[in-house]
Amino acid sequence: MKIGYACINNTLKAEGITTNRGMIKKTFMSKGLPYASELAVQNVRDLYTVMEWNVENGVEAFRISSCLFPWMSEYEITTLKDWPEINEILNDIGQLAIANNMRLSFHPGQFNILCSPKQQVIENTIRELDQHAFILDMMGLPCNQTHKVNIHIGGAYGDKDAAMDRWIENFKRLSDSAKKRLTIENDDKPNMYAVEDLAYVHIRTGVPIVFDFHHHDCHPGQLSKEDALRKALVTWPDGITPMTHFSSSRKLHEDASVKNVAHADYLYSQIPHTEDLEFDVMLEAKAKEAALDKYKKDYLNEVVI
DNA sequence: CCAGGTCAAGGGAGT
DNA sequence: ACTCCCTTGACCTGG
Repeated sequence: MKIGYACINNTLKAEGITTNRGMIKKTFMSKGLPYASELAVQNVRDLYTVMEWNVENGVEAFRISSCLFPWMSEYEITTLKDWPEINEILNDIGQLAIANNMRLSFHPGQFNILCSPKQQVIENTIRELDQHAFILDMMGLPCNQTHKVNIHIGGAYGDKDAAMDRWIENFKRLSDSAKKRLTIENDDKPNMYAVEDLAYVHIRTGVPIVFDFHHHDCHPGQLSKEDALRKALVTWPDGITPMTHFSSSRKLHEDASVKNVAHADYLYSQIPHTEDLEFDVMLEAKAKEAALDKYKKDYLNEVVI
């Protein structure tokens, strides 16, 4: 079981290492692509540093921030003035991941909705997902869900079946790379998509399901946790270890005043496992790499750094 | 120089 | 129809 953390390394952030540099619209409008390129190249350089830290610290899976290229839906990243350097570093990052057997992934945000009734939203989503997949391509990573681009289905619009059919139709328009890398995740809200819903999309598209334990607790649908987990795990192709998300409830363990869906800083229980099915885990905890270390100390009896 | 108001994008829930 | 929330950090301005 590989275990990883998401997007931000707080240890390095304290030293000014960040992969999140961005800008508001007004700044993008005035400074344009040259400035976007400057931010992107700094982000990519720092991502390499984070990757070195990950290797040194035995991190087995890492989610890359979707803010790596600011405003990337507005341009082709190959046209940035710093593209030659960026391209080289992206390739180095991929080599580091491959050499160390580390899984990389993206989790594009809430605005990526393939089932939207609005055409413009679909166009934006396709562009954004293709771009994410392209970055992984430029890293030289194998074109499958080992290095995935994970999203939610999106809205339900009062008719999940119709929405899923739209999702399936629009999925066909993605780039070959995006199609091969895409995964779908169960939602935490009662009227949204549980594993049993996603299973329909999987059957029609082959897209594997990322099982989020915490989301299942918030919105289990009709399946028990073990049944839902198993149903998700078997959607993954032979030879690719399924990925899952695991986190603890902030409300239950750290702050009773917040909503149940909020993530805790750390993990307060051990990741469940099955007798027969293997899977990897992306931890979603606000303390990031510190939460991963603590998890290993608390539950894996490993001595960490 | 820094604190805090504000920020591209969608959708759902509550009023 | 409208506001707030999700979830979150970082940008950027005004004091």
